[in-house]
Amino acid sequence: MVQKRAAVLEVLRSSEGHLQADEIFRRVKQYYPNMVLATVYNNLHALTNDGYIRHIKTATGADFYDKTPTPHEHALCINCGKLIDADLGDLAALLHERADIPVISYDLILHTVCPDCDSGCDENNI
Amino acid sequence: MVQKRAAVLEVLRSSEGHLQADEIFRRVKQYYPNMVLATVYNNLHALTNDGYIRHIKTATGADFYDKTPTPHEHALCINCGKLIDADLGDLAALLHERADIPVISYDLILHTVCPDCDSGCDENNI
DNA sequence: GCTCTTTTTAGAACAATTCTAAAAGGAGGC
DNA sequence: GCCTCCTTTTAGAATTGTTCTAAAAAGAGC
Repeated sequence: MVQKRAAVLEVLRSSEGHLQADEIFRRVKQYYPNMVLATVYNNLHALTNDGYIRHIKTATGADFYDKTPTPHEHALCINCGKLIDADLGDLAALLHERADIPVISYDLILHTVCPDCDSGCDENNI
Repeated sequence: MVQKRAAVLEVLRSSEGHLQADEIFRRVKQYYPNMVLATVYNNLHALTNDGYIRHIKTATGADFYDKTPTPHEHALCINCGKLIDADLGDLAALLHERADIPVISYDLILHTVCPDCDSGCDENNI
């Protein structure tokens, strides 16, 4: 594993939650100031391919990267835009069972109000 | 309802399946040769807002428009890229029930092999 | 026919990602 | 230590579907 790829992975692993490419870029740049965005994308693709991380494309165009490659669902907070994990049990099995067509895979993004935003509801009148 | 908005709706309603903006543009242009893509987008947004049609954003960046605004699921064919309808029963209720966070709404796109492509499997060795 | 609002046009802008070609870096053999 | 080959990185342009902008045109109500 080359240095900059390792740095990209390290930044992801040492962060809470899910990051977008530009945020990863910003953080890796602190260690490698000559880093370039294309390199971040190169390495994110490589890491995704190799199964170290997971790439989550949302319909709003925001792409997130997840340090946890094992299958689980995600939810986008409609208030702050953060992507958080969601537990829906073995949804894959259920979709296979209920669908009237063959299900090879699926993209699911829930929309939610995340705990941080929810706890601020009273103050913020949301 | 103005003429061009009606034309956009009519093109959608008279088409099988789900169309992308550029295809709608191509078809409406046959009746209104001075039509412009921005007008198609304007009208698709207006029709979506007014509940006449439904806008389906996929993670691959292909945006489809659906003449049926009532809730149902969709699947993208991994072979031909077509978007087809899928029946999963009342999935919304199920997601609400199973999720460990509040579910306000969700985006779901299944990946499948559509019947057209599936029936061609033998010839095409897929 | 006049005024106000909505729709349409044309074309520029946008923004995240991908591509390209060249430069740099690293590993292994000699 | 040097050479060669393959991978990684860089810099910056290109891409692409969508959105924005400002001006022109059309339509509705009076």
